[in-house]
Amino acid sequence: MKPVTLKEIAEQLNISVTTVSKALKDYPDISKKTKALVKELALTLNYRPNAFAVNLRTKESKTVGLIIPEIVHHFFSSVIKGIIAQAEKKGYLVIILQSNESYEMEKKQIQLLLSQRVDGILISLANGTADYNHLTDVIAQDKPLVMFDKIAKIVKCSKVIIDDRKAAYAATQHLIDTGCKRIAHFRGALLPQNSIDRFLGYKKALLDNNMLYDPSLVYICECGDNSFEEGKMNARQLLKDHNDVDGIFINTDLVAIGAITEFNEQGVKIPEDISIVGFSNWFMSSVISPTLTTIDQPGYQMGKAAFKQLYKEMQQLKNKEPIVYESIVLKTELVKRQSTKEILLGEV
Amino acid sequence: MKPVTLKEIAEQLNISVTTVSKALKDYPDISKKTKALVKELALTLNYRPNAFAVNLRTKESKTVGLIIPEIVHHFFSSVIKGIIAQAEKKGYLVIILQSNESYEMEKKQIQLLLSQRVDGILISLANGTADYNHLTDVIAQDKPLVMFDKIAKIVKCSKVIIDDRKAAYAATQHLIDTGCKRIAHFRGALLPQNSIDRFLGYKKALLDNNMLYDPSLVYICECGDNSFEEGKMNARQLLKDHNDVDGIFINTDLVAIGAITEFNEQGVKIPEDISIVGFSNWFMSSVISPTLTTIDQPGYQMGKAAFKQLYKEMQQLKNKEPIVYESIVLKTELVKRQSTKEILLGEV
DNA sequence: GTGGTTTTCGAAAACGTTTTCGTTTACGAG
DNA sequence: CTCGTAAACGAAAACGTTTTCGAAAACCAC
Repeated sequence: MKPVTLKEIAEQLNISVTTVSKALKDYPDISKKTKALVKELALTLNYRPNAFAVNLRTKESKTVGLIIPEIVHHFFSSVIKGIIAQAEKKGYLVIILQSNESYEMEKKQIQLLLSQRVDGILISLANGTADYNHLTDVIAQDKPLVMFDKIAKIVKCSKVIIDDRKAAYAATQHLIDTGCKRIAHFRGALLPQNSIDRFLGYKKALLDNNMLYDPSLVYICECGDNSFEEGKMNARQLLKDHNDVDGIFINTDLVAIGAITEFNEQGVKIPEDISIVGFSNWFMSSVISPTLTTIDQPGYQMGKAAFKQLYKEMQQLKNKEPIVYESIVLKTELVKRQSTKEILLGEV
Repeated sequence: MKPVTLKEIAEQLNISVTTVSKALKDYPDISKKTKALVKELALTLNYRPNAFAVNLRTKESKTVGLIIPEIVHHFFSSVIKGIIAQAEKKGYLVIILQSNESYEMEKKQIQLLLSQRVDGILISLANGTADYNHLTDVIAQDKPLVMFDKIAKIVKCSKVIIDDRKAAYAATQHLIDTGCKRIAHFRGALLPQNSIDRFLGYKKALLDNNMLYDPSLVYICECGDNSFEEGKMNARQLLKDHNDVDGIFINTDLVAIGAITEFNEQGVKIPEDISIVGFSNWFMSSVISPTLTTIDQPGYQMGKAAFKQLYKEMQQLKNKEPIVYESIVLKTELVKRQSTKEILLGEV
């Protein structure tokens, strides 16, 4: 059972392929009668245009590529969902690739997407990515590229992000407002922009409040997988190193949950002994005990916004307009829960 | 900067397109010298074959479609990861569509994938899907189709599943072995095969142990979203209806976690007052307090196995061999944690 | 009946490959 | 020098569309 082609329809109706094609696309120079005939037969034969042929002609694939560091991840899977939902609305399909936080992978995958002739590419960078030639290649080919969440500031293209620095500042400020005097920070890996910005927000909040910034309170983990285990390890280390810390701002909810678990096991009371603020607002954070105060990071919204921007650029390209890059900053919000104390009114 | 074509390479070298194509594919009737020349130029020009043109000629897209009810879901995102990983190994790309548990969506998406001429389709059914014509259509077109997890037993195609019934039996048996005398079941929606099978396993375990099967202890939720809220609601209802229940086997971890939260809030002690077994082994289950005893459902493995089977069928199709359907059943495992008591030796 | 316009249709080229089947050239054997 | 063969290359068709341009047919006004 081979798929039906225009040619077969044409032969059955004794007209030309051209006429069939035009009839299906409602060209004005085809009579109503012929159109009706063609459309009816196309329907009964269940005709579907061959996407390859269409793409070859029109040079449009109606397909975009998405490269993401990790799929099994609440935030990223929310982003994926947002992207797919928005793409579907506009009639686009999404090819998803996972870089596994590897720069080499990322490079290969970009090449793969380019040779697939996708109309545009959405990407959230791997932690290890420090060289951006593969990205500028895309832009040089006039292919729309939108980065989201884990971006490279240097690369000239549209970006959809949150203000990590501001959010981290708010998180740290909240620890201060609730009475914490000595605040540590688990920052995860060294490299990614998010880590840097969140760290800077943390630091600035301390300084703005005339508190000491102590580098030994910043825990780096070069394993770089933002894992549960990382949280446990860091928490253990913190208890050994510093017995005076009464608050921690943690880079990622998952790490925060690891820390909470470790503290629970060691009998450290949260938030009485140590207050904790996480980052991302995974679902899990509302379920763990104590529930985790955190920064809500709108993944679904980010996915939608990223595709919308990509779509806009694809349209601009089609209309031979110049592509204008935009940086879209999405709102975050502090979600107060049990892992931090009540705000002390009047004291601060 | 338009992509390089065979023609351009040919013109630069003053040879024919044919020769270029053959040289790149190492045809034996091209001299070594020419091959070297062509390959070198192709490399420096960064030539990438136009996928559309290749597909149009060869009728192979090296692309498969994946339809899944929900992306933001630990189990499903694990499956996606497994599928993508395996597909990449074999040089295939994956287009992901989300049905949102809607039958209508599912139908449309199948059509979309067919008109995109994907080489095969992987699908996990929406809860609402009860009519399978869209699936038999795919098979009738000789397009390989593999169903996983949420399947329709009636449809003749390959399937990758776990033995829900056996796993549910094991879960229930574990409650019995740890001393539970009156065991309830939260089964979620009525329709999907998984729910049915898990229910049957629960029931059989009761009967095999000479325990009463009481339909009023089976909680159905037609909201069908397997949600946290569903778990809370059911738990609340259970406390009202039956004060003698001392164990619950719950269809899904997320619902179980909802129930645990509700019980925690109401001061019901787990496992002393009520023991709970969930299903899926989400990461969250190892983190909630008390940690949740559950059935481990190997999502990543399932994804890999599903793509492998699809790949096998695509090869069979290519080689004009008959396609042989297989039903692959993956192993599950009971993960014992704090939400159930220790096994009473010698008592049962 | 003529000229012009409108309506309706089709031929053909193009998109970039792959592959079949010739054709040309070179070469060695007789 | 001729013939046969092998090596190296190319012309052309095909995949299924879309779109440009021209042609035929039909209609209208005079």
